[in-house]
Amino acid sequence: MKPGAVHEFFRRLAAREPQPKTELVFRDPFTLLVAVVLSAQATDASVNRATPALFKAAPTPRKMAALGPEGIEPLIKTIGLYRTKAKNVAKLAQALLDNHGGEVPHDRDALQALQGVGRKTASVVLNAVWGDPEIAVDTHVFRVGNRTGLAKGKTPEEVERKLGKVVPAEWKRHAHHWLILLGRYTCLARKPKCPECPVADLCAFKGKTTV
DNA sequence: ATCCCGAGGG
DNA sequence: CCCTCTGGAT
Repeated sequence: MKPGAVHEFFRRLAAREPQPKTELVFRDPFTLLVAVVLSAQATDASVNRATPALFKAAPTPRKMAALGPEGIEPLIKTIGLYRTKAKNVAKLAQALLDNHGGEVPHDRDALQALQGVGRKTASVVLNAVWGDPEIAVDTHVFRVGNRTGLAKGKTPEEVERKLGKVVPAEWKRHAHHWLILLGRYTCLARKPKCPECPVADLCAFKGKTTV
């Protein structure tokens, strides 16, 4: 996709929903990090429903670690994968205490060393907390990037690197979420709704059937 | 490649 | 009822 088209692509997404309602609202790095870990393979709605109770009981790494997996589980039962996630979050909180003075590290490798934190989660946190230029690549962003021609790549790392180069700096804060929304509601995996897509005319896909 | 695991939608 | 879902670890 040509630079001019890329700019227009994001200009339209920005115009459609400047501040996405479904973005996670947490400011505090710790609660944001935990919320992002919990959101893996779960809908926004379940995370939003479950987290208030969890963060009331354990707003800090110290209290979260003290709660332990057994204490955390019942608070996040309505999220899928709750057993794994409770275990991860407890371990993660303990690691923050042991290795990072109870603070969320501003460092990709340190983040990814935490239990339950992979590349995508680390990128979301780096971007949301510190405004780093990372643009997280999940399944939606991967598909949209490849289909549209915005950022083609065989691996999420490649797609992320290309997005980092191509997305105008002014929009990096929200680019991840805009692409997710586009993928979730319009650029569907099985049957993309090209006729109602705001960037169809800029897209390389043109109603093909793969990727 | 497979498991985790409930919620929500078709 | 059957399928998918804003990953990560093994």
